[in-house]
Amino acid sequence: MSDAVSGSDLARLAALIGDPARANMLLALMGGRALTAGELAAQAGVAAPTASGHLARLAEGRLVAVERQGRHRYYRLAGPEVAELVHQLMGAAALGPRRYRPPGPRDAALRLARSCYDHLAGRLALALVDALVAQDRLAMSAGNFTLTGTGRAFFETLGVALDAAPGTRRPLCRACLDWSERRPHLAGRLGTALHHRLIAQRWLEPVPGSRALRITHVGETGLVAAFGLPRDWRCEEARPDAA
Amino acid sequence: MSDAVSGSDLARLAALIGDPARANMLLALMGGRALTAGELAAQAGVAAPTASGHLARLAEGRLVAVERQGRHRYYRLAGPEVAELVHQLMGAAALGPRRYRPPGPRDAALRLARSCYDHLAGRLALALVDALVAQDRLAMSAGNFTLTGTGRAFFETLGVALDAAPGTRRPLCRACLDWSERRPHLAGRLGTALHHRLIAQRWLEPVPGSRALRITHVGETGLVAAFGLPRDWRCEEARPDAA
DNA sequence: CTGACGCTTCGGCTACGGCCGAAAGGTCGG
DNA sequence: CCGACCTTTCGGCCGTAGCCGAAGCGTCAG
Repeated sequence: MSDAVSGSDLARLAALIGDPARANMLLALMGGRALTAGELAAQAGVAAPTASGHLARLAEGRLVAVERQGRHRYYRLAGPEVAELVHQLMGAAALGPRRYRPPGPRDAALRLARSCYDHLAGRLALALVDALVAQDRLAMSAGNFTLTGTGRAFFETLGVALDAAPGTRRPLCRACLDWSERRPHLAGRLGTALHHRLIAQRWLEPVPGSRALRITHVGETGLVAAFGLPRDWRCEEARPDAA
Repeated sequence: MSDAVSGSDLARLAALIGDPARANMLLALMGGRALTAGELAAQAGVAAPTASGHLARLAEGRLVAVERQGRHRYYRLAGPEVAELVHQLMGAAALGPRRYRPPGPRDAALRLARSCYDHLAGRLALALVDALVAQDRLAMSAGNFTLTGTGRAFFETLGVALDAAPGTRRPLCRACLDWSERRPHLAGRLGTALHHRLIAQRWLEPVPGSRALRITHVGETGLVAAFGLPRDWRCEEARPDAA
């Protein structure tokens, strides 16, 4: 009551996400790219009219934004807050009822490197974090990352923009739990800027129709050289049982 | 899909929260205290059998935990993760469709000081944060708090336990948006420890049947002295239009 | 101008989920 | 040991929301 948000407000928002078709659409949009209504209908496994209704409701609830382009309508997540929200829900969903699906050799490319709305995820993201921490460019403490002084200089020479637009509440560093690897990787403004930079200089390139990111040939060597990745960074995590 | 969480998992969780009766129950439990099934039924505005069904589903979804005590059954949130999740949803719900209810003179006690699951909220929480930042015991940067060296010493002399149980992922400091005041206050392990400490030494005491916290007489002077609160900390935020 | 295509609106069907009253466990008090 | 109380289970009612086919707009291509 005295709180600005009532139970029915909370319920309305959660119910909006709480339909399988809509949830699948949001998940599909978590790749960060805008998709057409048709693509989203296919992703959600429903007919076009059904999808249209769902998308209208998502737009009315400000979870997605729409942009007309010719005879297509491109839908995308309304902003980073929405991506974060969905992400947190996914984390909680993975924890709750024991549904820890073992890694599973589903799509190796996705597990290696993918975009998570606006930043990197997958083993590459974890290897980068590990290397940054090892070289004291990033500090990891109690579930949060912080950028060190040397780290700041490092990213600036790399051409990664660090300054926030004035009035930005979004933190520079955020830890984002990697579902496939179960360890935190780097999100926040720095995560976004790094993601953009690596794509802009074509070390990574998006794979059409997927959230996976391909590591280009120059990227291969560039990443290892610039970040000091270990030679075996592509391997699965060192597992105690593998000894 | 290759991610550990599928759309239907996400939907199942969100739909669980997405019912008005269940949402109201979760909200009522955000105070941090365990409530009986009957109390929750009243809070949600449904009959006992209906509430029982909802609670069973919440428990099965691991959002609440139940504890039998005589002929009562006490329900509480399953953990800090759940509180955080609900909190984030409330933040998003407040933002989305413009439903910014002006502060409203609803319950002055709640706006002054209340518990937010396991930490403090309300004007007191904000005044504490402001004072801690002003005295360089807490640093605020880009939406996150960090504890300074002097701050660490300060809290230790205050008797606030800072060390984490081994293997804890929960961050020491987290910013938690205060709905009634629209500014971040202190959550995380430090927020919890501070909350406990202030209640343990009876500077604050819970108001039965409410999330409000009463400031005791010794607390009144103790808080101002220990934290260096300004004399007018109880006043509403300095508003530009008040000049 | 006309046909193809993408998307939305409309109308009707169906089913799932919330709701309650009645009755059945348990648990405590006299 | 019996009655009062809290909670859950059961059974049936009802409304809402999801779903699709058909038809209606807008846009692009030839």
